[in-house]
Amino acid sequence: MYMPSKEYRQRVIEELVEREFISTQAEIAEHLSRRGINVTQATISRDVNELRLVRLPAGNGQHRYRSTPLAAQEDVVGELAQRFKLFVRDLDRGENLLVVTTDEGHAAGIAYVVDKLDRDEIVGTLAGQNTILVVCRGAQQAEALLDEFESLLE
Amino acid sequence: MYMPSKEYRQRVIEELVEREFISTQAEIAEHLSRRGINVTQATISRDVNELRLVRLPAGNGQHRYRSTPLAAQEDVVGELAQRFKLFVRDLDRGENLLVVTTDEGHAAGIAYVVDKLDRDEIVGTLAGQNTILVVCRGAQQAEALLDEFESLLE
DNA sequence: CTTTACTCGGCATATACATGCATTATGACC
DNA sequence: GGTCATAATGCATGTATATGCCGAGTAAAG
Repeated sequence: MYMPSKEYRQRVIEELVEREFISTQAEIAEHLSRRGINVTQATISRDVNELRLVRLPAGNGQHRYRSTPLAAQEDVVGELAQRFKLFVRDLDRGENLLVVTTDEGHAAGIAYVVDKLDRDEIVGTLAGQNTILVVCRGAQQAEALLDEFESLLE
Repeated sequence: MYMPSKEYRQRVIEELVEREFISTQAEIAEHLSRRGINVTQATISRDVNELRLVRLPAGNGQHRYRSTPLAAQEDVVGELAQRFKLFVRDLDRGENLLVVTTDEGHAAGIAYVVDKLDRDEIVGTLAGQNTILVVCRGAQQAEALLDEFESLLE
């Protein structure tokens, strides 16, 4: 069965949201199907995530999907995820401290990108050879951050 | 019962989403409640809409609420809504044409903001004294636009 | 002090989006 | 071709967001 590539579909979606006023993923599916691309809302949800489209409220209860220039600014996160997967061996927490264990010699590199996140809940980082100490404002913030970091490793 | 003003709450929310990594409205509610502001998710949904915050996908299944600089760009919509409410008397459609009836003398003003929308599905506008003809690419687009405009009048 | 009009917010629910799991397609290698 | 590993997708459902309706609060008008 013929199936246009995912890449092509995503390009069409990007174009669509800029050309038309689209407010739900179901609508996107509808437009696509008019163009002969038949996928379900589930797939579009995944596309929207990958394309990092946002659903911008108009302030009056209406919404419009838009591509976002914010994406660039956020790429620190992508970078972090990449390096985490490559070099991070372990994560732990004690109170308001996160302990990140990395491959030998990589602590400084990872700490660098963590710093770049510029998160307000992070007070600072301290890197040795293969260990980073991430100091958070509080235990609560540390726990949230731990969750977040863990999800990067999956 | 003491209840911090809506305005104050919304300022706190804006600050919150920039300081912390927040991915659901429930989380916002939680943070607020720690600060003594107790409201339900429903209220936050309304706030998010009014503040025009977006839920930006990180590309890996995570989301973060952000305030958006897109808002400024989009303010044309707000302007349009305002003028529509004040000056538009009637909306109609024939095929690919939208007919907007305004208060006497206001057609040009309204047409101006419609033009500024810079929508691809609008070919152009033609304004008389109290009537604007909005020429759309097709009947389908015209219908969608009619719906959209109608919702501005509510 | 009423009445009226309006704003705000909760509750319940509708709508919309995300996702675990199973299935099928794709491609690399033998 | 057959086998394996990986990626893509649908289905069903879980989670998250939006909203209709109603009641409470407030202010202006009478």
